[in-house]
Amino acid sequence: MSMLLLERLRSRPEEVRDMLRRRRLDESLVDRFNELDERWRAAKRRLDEARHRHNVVSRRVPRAAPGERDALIAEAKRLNDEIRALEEEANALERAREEVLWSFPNLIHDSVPTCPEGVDSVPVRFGGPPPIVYEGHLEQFVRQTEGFGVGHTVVGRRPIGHADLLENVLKMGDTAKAGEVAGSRFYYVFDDIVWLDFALSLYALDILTRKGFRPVIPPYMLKTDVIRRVADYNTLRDAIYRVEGDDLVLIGTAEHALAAYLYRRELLEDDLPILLVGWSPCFRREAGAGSRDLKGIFRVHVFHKVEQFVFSLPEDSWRWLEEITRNTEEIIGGLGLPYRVVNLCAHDLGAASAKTYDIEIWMPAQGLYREMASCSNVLDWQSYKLGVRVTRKDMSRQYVHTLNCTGLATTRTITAILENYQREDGYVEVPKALRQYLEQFPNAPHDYISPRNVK
RNA sequence: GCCGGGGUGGCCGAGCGGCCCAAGGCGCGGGACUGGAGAUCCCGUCCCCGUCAAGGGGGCGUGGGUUCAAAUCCCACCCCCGGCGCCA
Repeated sequence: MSMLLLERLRSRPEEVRDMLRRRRLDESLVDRFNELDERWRAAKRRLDEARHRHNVVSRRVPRAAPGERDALIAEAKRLNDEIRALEEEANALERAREEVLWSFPNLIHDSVPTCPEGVDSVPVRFGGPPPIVYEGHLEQFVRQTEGFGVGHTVVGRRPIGHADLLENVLKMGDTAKAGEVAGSRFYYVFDDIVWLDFALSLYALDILTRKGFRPVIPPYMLKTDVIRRVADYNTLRDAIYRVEGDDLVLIGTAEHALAAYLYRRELLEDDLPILLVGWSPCFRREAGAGSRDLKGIFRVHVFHKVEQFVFSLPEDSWRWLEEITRNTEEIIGGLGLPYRVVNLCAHDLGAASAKTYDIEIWMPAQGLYREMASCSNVLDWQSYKLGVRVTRKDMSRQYVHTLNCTGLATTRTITAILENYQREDGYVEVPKALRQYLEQFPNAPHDYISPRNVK
């Protein structure tokens, strides 16, 4: 829910209906809201009028003659009963109205495609080095790069999947034992993989702090009342871990904790933009993922991520979306990984997002571009619920816009490095950009990650 | 966890049952003055309903309660500061 949307609902409800249609959601939400909104406003007017009458009577009491006094108090008491009844009605309507309002997804930008069944995103551009394509994947590679003429290297041997490489060749991961003690989608990783994870975090933090982002480690848990303000809680419900005994949830992304940093804050125009780069573990139940990506560390319950977050002036947010997307491309491209940027279709957008670019890395063993980063303009959908406003130079107040963009999902990026940098002998080259973050540690990998049994 | 002190508008801060609907200051915006700036002066600056009108309602950490009337009294909870305890 956002202020922009509330205005649109009252002025041009047809556009909101159209937005819901594009998202493949129920359009009748608009009518339900408008009906409740009208009834609430009418009830509020009646309530305010009753309170006014009560105030008039009550204010006369101290100056009333003794004889008149009791009559006035009796009248005030009677009005109190009336007010109580009207309050109940107005409150119930307000709650219902609020609930419907909060269930609205964000508006959608004009540049977001509306797609036919089976299409979830539209490629925008390709970057990074030419992908390594196993000859058996050639056909699907062409399909995924159609119209862009992406240069590539065809190889006759199918690269080993990251999971197999990690556990059986490098012997630096153990998901079987993790499954036994914690459950599926958990992992133990060891040795060079640990160093790699830290190096990736430092690399991304280094680049982003140089661009003016302030590094931050946020709380890894949030109150449920707060998570409801920054996320589409109804949808995320099953994806979020709840903490037993406390009214807390584990964050699925630093985005939510970073957005909440300015909860109920009033800003001055000169305070913006506020650029944050968070590092945090992310906790996701992955309910509904079924048996997809069950092997390895691609889709897991706990992973690490560096996250860009921007609070901006409303008129600047679309420029910021491009900017932070470019930042992540620079990070991923700088690692020497082939990627593409896709524009998510309207029906695939998260409720909070008005437009999302995903950045997908080519995975040579799968023959697919897979999601590694996601960048969204949330407009005032979060800031409205959080109450993050800016007082403009002309003294008007607006809700700020928020944007988020993966800087680097380190755990998942490791899977991409393992597949893109592996050699036939099982060695995995360390991306050049990471070496300066590893060289000072004698036990960290420097040029290659060596199979455990070979070293 | 225990004891004590405290939470008021973007910020600081007065008020501690009705005398009018939160004083005053800072910051910010507009205007006057100025060749321009500064200083000074005037106006505005919490939220909601209402045609960004007239007008009305609500709001003083949160939620209850007492009262015709609560920022002001009572209860519970939350948060901050100080001391003690517990743990690392």
